[in-house]
Amino acid sequence: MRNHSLPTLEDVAQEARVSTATVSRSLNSPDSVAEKTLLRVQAAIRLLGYSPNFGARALAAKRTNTIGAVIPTMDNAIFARGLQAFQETISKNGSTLLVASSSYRLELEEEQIRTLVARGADAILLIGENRSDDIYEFLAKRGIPYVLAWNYRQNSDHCFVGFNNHTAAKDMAKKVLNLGHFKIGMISGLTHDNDRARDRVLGVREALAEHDIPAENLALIEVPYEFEYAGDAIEELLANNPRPTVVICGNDILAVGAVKRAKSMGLRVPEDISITGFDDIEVSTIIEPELTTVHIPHRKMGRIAAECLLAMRRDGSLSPSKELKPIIIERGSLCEPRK
Amino acid sequence: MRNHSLPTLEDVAQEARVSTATVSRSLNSPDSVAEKTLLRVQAAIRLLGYSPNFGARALAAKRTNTIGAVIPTMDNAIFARGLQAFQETISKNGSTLLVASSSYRLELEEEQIRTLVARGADAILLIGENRSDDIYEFLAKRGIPYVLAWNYRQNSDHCFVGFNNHTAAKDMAKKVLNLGHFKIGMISGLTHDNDRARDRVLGVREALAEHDIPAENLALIEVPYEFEYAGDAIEELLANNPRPTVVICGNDILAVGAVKRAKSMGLRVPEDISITGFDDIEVSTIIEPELTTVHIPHRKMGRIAAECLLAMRRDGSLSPSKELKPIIIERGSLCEPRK
DNA sequence: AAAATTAATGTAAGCGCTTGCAATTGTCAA
DNA sequence: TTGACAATTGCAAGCGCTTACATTAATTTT
Repeated sequence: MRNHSLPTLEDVAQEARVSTATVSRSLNSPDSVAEKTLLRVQAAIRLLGYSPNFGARALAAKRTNTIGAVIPTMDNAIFARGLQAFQETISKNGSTLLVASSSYRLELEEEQIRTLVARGADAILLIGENRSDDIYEFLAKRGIPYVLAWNYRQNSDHCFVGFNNHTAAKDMAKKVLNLGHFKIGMISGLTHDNDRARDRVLGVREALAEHDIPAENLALIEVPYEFEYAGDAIEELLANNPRPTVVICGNDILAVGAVKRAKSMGLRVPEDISITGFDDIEVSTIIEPELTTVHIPHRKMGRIAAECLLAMRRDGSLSPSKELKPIIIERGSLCEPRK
Repeated sequence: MRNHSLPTLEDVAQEARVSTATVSRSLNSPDSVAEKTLLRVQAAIRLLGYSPNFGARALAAKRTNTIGAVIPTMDNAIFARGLQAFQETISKNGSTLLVASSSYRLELEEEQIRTLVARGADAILLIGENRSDDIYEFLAKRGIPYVLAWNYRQNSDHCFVGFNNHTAAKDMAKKVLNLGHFKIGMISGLTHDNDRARDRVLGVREALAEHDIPAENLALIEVPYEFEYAGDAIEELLANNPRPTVVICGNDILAVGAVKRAKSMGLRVPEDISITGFDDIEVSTIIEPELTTVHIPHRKMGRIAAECLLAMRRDGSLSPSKELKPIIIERGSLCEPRK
């Protein structure tokens, strides 16, 4: 079935009556080849249906034009959207995307990173900061530039392209508190191995502290990233006495699950219970009431991350971090607590 | 910054006091190497932090263990979910995934396919059947196995892993007609360049014909894959006289958009207007009422597609197509028409 | 018109790995 | 002990491309 005799550079050279070097140059730096030679070469390429051998190219040129990304999962709007933009950008730049997903598991992520590097990725996109130093050393030793997205930290040796989860969550919590809520529930994603989720919890805690609200007033439940779990969680929260008047959720999926369950329990959102989200993905406007949530510019983040990575690969230097500013979108799921 | 002197096979060989051939064999067929030699080699590898050069390997071995996928977009639950399962499966098999997205554009897809092949993908996942013969010829000539997913056709030379969009849509339409609807609206995704969308429309048409309902009773609008467009579309459909009693949507996103708009127009779903979806993605249970829709086992499809591709690459033969059976999930968005 | 530049091409040495084949070592029956 | 055979290992020829350097052709300068 296979035809193992694809045309090579040499065949093209022969057909065009030039040396292989000239063909190579016609491909990689056409400006350095005389017009008519170039035309002849291109004709030969077309005639033979030639396309360069990737391995040979990578071997000789020491670069693959391949950029890797390791994300927790593709099956999740927030990464999918950002990744799509990331891909569009690097594709426009003539590179291709190699993806792997870690299923939110640290050891799997490490393995995937090593695999991507072994596969020739010459730059890598990672989500968040939370991983062993070994990996950062490994990347440094191999001279592979990387960007940490979906998070942002000042004065770091890493290049972050993302937002400050801590302050974003804190801002949302402040808005909640200013409305008069003081008995708070929170449903967070699993914080183990997840710096973003962790920072969001910390942000909420800090807001409470600044408002002199005792830490016991915050009832926190962690659940996996699935809206059914959030349903169970809110049921549990609402069983508390006194019952919280608002539930701050670590992301929109959890918020949606919480809203659904609250409604099916016969509560009105937000009159009886306010619920807030985080991310501003599509579902937040599908649920009723629409979610008051923190808007994250995922596409923009993906695009910028790609640009940083491309720049770092090109210049061999560390690109400065880029901070994106989340903004709170007020829709209908948050209001003042009932008297 | 970069350290350009990574250890090579030769360094390892020297360290372990064996030939490069033996090191290579220790890596690729450890059984053919004596126990103690193997141990020595592995120690050397660890000591030096060696990891094989991808390009060299690909060049010498003529395979990359890389599988490509070209999907319309990653930013869409139906592909994201299937792709995630696809990735998990090939990853488990020691291959990595190279992805590209075509933004639903045929000419871009062609370019992406060629790029992936040039990048060394040794098998490819494609969505649907709708593309020029040139590409199929190109893949055949290069001996690259491929699977067409998200669609299924009998007696084809291609390996399909998917479902029959035509009959799935027809089944849904039959259910609608059996309920007594005879003035039908339909909102379809863009059918240009999209065989799945087209087949769904044809399925609905065929159901009408079999129920002896004149074709004029079907009002069809095509819109891009965004729920706002579906909102505008349903508004237009509802302005017809007589007004349809049901709107069949080509996918869940459109159905959600339609439901939202209908409700905001003051109509009750399904009492005043029934609306059906297709795909059964997460949003179909988030909207209220929950969607009556066609369930597609996306994860299963992704996994099976990966298995077929791996088998084809391994055996060098064409794998038989696999048909998945969609089932209609009845939830709350479809009921009998009002008298 | 010859010399000095500059532009275009060719030559050939790798890049790091795999693998067919040859050489070596070890094992076992006779 | 020896020869036959199997199990290991080494040798070395590529795999198809890039690129530093050398060479030749085309332009410009004086």
